[in-house]
Amino acid sequence: MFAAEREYQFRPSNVTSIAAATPPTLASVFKSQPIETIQAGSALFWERDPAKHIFEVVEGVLRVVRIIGDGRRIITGFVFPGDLVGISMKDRYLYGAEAVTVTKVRRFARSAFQEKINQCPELRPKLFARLCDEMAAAQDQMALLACKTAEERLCSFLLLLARRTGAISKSTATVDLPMTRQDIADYLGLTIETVSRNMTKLTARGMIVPKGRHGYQFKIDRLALLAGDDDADNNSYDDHDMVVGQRFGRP
Amino acid sequence: MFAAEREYQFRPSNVTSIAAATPPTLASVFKSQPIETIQAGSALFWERDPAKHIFEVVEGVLRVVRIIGDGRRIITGFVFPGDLVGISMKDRYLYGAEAVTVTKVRRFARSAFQEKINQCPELRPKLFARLCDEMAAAQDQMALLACKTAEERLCSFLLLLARRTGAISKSTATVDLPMTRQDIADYLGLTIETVSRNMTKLTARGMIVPKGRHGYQFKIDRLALLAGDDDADNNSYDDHDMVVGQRFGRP
DNA sequence: CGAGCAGTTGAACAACCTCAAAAACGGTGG
DNA sequence: CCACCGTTTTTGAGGTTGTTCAACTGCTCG
Repeated sequence: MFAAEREYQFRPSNVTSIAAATPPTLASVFKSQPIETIQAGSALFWERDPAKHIFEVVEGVLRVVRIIGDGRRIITGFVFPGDLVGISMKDRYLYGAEAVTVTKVRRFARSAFQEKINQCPELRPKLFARLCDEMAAAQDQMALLACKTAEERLCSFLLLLARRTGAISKSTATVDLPMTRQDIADYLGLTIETVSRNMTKLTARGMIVPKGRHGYQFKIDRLALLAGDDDADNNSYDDHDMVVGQRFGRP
Repeated sequence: MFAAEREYQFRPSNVTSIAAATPPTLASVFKSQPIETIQAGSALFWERDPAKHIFEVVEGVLRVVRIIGDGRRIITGFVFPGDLVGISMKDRYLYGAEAVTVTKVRRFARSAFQEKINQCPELRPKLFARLCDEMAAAQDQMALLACKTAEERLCSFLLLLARRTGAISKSTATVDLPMTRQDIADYLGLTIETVSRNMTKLTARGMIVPKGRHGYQFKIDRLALLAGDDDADNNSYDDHDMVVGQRFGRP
């Protein structure tokens, strides 16, 4: 849900004495909490459950699920390690969170979390930035759902995965698709058949190359061309405090 | 963009009676700023402009616009009086804001706004709540775009307008549609023709009744039935810092 | 080996889109 | 007040993309 704070991953080793020299990060709030394991397919919480906790994903992938009316399902996002899920001001969750793979999380009571945020002024802009990142992602997704063709949606999705979880070496990305076709379809506003057909088509055209059971490999810029939003920096890494200029012509 | 703070208007008296003298609201931050007028059709700011200011809409309607790739346009939201627009942590706006009608706004420098927020601890949860509300709205919109039929989208849209701007008297709402069909189409991920046809169809069925130039009248619950998300409370007002225990089943 | 499930493929169909033209509106200037 | 023009909206006919329904493949796990 919330964009990972990549910049904090390589935090200098520093032992947690009480709020003293520790550079406070959102992750550090959860640091002391025990790790819980969620089996693949089971839910961390359901839509409309009382929103008592906030979770940090340590490992694995969650899907964020909403059901409307007559059982139609939509996945509004996937949650990756480093992300938080369950943040809200309502007293009930607006969505469910289910494990796509076996997932490890840390739990924090919402009230305690709020207190923590209020106590540490350094934390607030970070939380705020995450909300803004998530908002930006939601707008991207709206653009995808409102405008893009099935093929463009799939390419956008693969690029998203590459950015969030993929192994990238010199403009070639290798991604794993742990979620089912149904999950992908519900995320992209398509049917499983359309997802399947377009994956086949992309493979046939050599735009993506299957690697192993659920893996694919592709050239980032070639797929970016097919993703629709050829806007300058939309496909590059976020310009939060980095400026990455990797952008050539063609191979 | 940000949902109006309805919840604070009718706050029950038993809750937090902290600041007696000045109840600080987000609106009060802008109170002292001069009012600027934007002509219909012109922009308050453009996508990718340096994000120097935050605006409060006092009167009128703005549309929030994004352009992807080859000129496809999407409207991610409309901004009504009481809402804020332009909030972000990036240094450039992720979207443009254009006046649908003549619009009056108050402007506030982003840096000054941030400072204000940091100074007033009462303001922070309110800003936070707005972000969360907006996030919830974005998720609703994703569900709409991913799942709903053209007719359902239009009904949802009319209900949204009724909630935000409409005159409601005993289950009958009267709304004004100041935006063009093109705006509606770009908001709902449809074409103007589809919008037009479905409006005609709804009118023919007597589900909505034209009132004046751009106005329509309808029974809220009848339209809610057609809006797709027949979820219990989706169309009701939000239960912000109230704990409503409406939930039987069994614990 | 067979049951069960996820994924693929095919053919017919529907919803929505595209293109085109007509109609309604709103402003402007006689 | 009316005639004119540009714009927005409506209406129509035909085309496309993605859906639906159905059969088939292949994998995993008893």
